[in-house]
Amino acid sequence: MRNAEVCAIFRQLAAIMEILGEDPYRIRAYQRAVQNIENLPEDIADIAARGELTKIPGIGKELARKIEEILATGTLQKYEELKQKVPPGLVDILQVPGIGPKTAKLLHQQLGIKSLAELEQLAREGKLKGLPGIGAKTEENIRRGIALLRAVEERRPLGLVLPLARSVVDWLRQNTPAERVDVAGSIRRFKETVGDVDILAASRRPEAVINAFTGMPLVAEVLAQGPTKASVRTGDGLQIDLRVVSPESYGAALCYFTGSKAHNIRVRELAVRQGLKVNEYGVFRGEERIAGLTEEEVYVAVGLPYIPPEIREDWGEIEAALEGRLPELVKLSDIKGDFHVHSRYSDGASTLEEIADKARALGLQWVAVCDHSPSLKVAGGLDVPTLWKKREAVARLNAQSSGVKLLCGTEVDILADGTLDYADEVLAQLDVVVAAIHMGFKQSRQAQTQRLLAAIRNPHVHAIAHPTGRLLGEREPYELDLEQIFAEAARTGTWMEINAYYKRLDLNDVNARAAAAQGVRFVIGTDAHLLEQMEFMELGVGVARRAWLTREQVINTLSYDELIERLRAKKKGKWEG
DNA sequence: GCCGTTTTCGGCCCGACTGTTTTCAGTCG
Repeated sequence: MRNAEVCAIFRQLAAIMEILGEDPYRIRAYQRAVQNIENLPEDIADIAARGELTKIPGIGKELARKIEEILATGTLQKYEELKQKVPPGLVDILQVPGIGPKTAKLLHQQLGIKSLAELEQLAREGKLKGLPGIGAKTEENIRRGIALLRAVEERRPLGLVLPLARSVVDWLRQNTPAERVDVAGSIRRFKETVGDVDILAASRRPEAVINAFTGMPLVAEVLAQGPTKASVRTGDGLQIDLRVVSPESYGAALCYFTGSKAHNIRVRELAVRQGLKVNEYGVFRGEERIAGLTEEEVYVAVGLPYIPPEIREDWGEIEAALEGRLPELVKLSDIKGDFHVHSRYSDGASTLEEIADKARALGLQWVAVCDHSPSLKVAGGLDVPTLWKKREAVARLNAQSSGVKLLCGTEVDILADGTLDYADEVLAQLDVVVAAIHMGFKQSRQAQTQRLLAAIRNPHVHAIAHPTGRLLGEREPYELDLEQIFAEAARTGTWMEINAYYKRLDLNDVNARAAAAQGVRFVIGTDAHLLEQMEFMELGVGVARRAWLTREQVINTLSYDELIERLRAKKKGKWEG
């Protein structure tokens, strides 16, 4: 994939153009191109080879030419030229909160600052204040901004932030005169990582809500506070923004504050063309507010059906909505089972009984208990005799209980040569087989792809667990030809897992969408090793929704009886997906 | 630089908060 290469150059180029003070609309064109290219599920080189670059939204004749130049030469003439005009380190200081292109240019021209390090030194020495528009406070903010940049520059996994965000919402509901409070921003869109927490409230007494918010016990620092808007930071450095609007504007504000920014811009452009104006207070024709109470109202007013938050990314949802072909997304309440849970038989903490009880509490009908295979010694992989004991225990439990059904499964290791860690005769006697790579991450792209293809072709394998192996913030995905993998999975009717464990979310949204486009079907597994981790199912559903999946594409929506039928069909080689 | 059932030229989303300003530019989301 050379998409990242193209994006890196366009992104740098846009930053340089900002500092040089070039046409902001031209700059936005580059930034929009980056956003669209970043989320392409396929290699931009392939699209270029087909001559279809201008089919990408935001890519016209000129940008298509520039992309081709980058693909051919590895760089861009225009970029090389503009790079000469701006010191390379100067672009970095745009990352400091509070410093934009104007300030960066000023700092460079007045003080000769060329890098983040130089900025940090002069800020510490107190040499910034006195510049036009920069006083003692701005200087202090820059000092702290740099420190912050160093400390918490990474986004955090959604699964870690979501509970905190919900607890803040609950606190505001209980302790302020807010009529409504909701999480908005990227969390509401279920984006896999979170930069900051955005919360929206409706109230007739906004200042009371704001004051209570900035006085919450977990607030370590108030970053900004106005009558309707405030930002705070928690002790561990997480930023939380709150915006308060009046109740009649709540729907419009929810749209505005949920984003994505790119989606909002598209909606507003659509409104402008109809002589309307959309802001966080409503949809307006002239002075008259024609919508705003609910999100549905806002979308209808601009001529769109309601668009679910998870797909508000400007990844084609506006076009789909206009053409009446938005998918009916799979919902958490559609989910009838968990496809991947570990028990005490391997490295899980829970007994089969406890897993069944937890599943019942979650409203599930079935759970596939998939423990590790012998090669994964660190995780207590089961030898075959133990596997048979587990199978008997599962059968006993199912016979006793009329409620939740357990399936005896395995997460069998795909060995370095692509063979599986149990013999086919063993796999044939299990209810569920998910296969996964847990070692040998560093193989070549071709070898790794062949390894996974071999597992996909084994008729006993129902699904591939965490197909790319990435761990958020910890490990990059393996080198893989995903296009080939998805094509083979579709051909053989092998399902791809959306692993819902908060650090994995693998497949991710973009890859799952690409797989779906090839006809692949999916299982969602929490990979829970503790009972409470079975609650990660909603993260997996979030990924599925972001990938535009419907319930028909997700195996977890099948009842126990339907599932058993599908599993058997797969083993008989009836590859019907 | 992109884009078009009001346009192939002339538009391009919109408002809050901060700091330094004495009416607003810069930044952010």
